[in-house]
Amino acid sequence: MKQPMEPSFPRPLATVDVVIFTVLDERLHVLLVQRLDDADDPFPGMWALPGGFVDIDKDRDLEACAKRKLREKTGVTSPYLEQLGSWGSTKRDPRGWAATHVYFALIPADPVVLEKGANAQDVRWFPVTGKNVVKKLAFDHAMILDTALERLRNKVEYTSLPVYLLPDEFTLSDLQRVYEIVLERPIEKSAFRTRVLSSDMVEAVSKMREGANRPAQLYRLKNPGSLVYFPRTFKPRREMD
Amino acid sequence: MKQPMEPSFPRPLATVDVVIFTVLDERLHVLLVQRLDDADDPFPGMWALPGGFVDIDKDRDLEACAKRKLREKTGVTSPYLEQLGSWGSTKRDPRGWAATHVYFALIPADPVVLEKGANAQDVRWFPVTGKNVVKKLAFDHAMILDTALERLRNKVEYTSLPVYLLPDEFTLSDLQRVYEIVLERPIEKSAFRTRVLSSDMVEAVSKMREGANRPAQLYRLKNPGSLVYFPRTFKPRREMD
DNA sequence: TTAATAGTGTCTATAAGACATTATATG
DNA sequence: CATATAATGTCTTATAGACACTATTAA
Repeated sequence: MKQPMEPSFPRPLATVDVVIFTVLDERLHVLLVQRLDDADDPFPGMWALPGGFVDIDKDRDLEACAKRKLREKTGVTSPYLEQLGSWGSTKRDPRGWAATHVYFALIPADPVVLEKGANAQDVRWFPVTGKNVVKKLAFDHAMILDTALERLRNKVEYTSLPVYLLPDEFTLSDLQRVYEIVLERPIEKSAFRTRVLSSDMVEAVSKMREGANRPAQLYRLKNPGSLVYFPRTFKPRREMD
Repeated sequence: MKQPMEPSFPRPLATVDVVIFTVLDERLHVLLVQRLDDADDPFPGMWALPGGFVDIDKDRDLEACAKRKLREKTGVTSPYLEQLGSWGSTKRDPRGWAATHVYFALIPADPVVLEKGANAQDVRWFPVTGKNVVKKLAFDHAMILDTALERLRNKVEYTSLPVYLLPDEFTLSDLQRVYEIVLERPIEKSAFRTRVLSSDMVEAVSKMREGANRPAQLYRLKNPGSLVYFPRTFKPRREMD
């Protein structure tokens, strides 16, 4: 009954994948990488979430591994990053029993310059709108992307998550816009502003956003990296599994 | 740059651990297993979360592995089970780079008969009250247990989770009691009943709980296995990381 | 001036919080 | 009857939803 731990004891493959979201052209996008067109690799030529094997020499822990993948593809070093979950089974990878640890990251689109991956893999932003998400992905990545979207949309209902899709300084209208883009429905303006301001999550900076209209107050996060939980969801959620 | 995948490529150890909660004597308890007093094993004699290596022959996937661990210790076959997360680093296991996939389970105390593990390991329920949790556990299990408690208490504020700590049939007072035990604070009765009944999560069975007082209506879940999300938390939560 | 977006105010609806009251069993 | 717990009712409070209205800039 006792599990052996000799070097020969078969261990599952261990990978880390990252679901990276940003807002581009008024739409939510996810970063995908095209797999090598190499018959030795599983799913050659297909699009997949950025990720790969845990490197037990390079990676101190799983989160460091996720940050490395993110940095390698986008150059971003301090994203909002949280764990989404892990998936492991005998069937999800043709090379054998494999488990992936999945993280999900939110980054502002602005400073990102996509880096071609190792062996010049193609890297691209794909829009995700409604249920209309890229459906054919390598491995079980389509299912994982769905789970990430569900988590994102759920959490956006009652937290300050979407600020991490914006640059450091933003107006309340910017922020409301991101909520609406992620949730794909309009949000009531005055309720939104009351919620954000009374939560004490932001502070005004002494600058205004100028334009061909009334200038808008710029704000920044009071506690960068933190999440604020609002006392209610925008619209009541109902039964789930 | 390309990661090798020859059999010799070093893979992290892969384990699954389960945080199993129940309510016993009006207090929340967690199941722990004493590690073997064998100098070959890490953390000999210490208490730990039940778990162990993924068996790539026995376990179809991670959840099946978690269910197997639960069944082996408690005999319970259909618990409430959800994934808590995964932790992997170079330091958490003296045997080398190791990643654990952690699940968390809620079971009613009633039908459980604890099974001594392989090699007659001791298995016991430990009370968890406030921050007063068993602190010295093997590996990083104390930290994992804290995370599980945090997730449980958080989720109890706005979901129907605690029903899974009760038998199939229960009264509203039973249910309120479990909420109070997990949250360690009293809940207002009429608000609680309105919330539960208007959520449509339970249905009355044609039986009453008799006692030396007014009989109480017995209820059961309408959709066993499902979770109901309430539109508000009981008490507004505030900032977190 | 107009167009455009920022920001505020008013009224209603919903569900929680506090707390009192009524209901129904046993002994 | 007393006691214990179940179940309901009333009034207040907090915040979202709908929608109207005012404010401030550039052109």
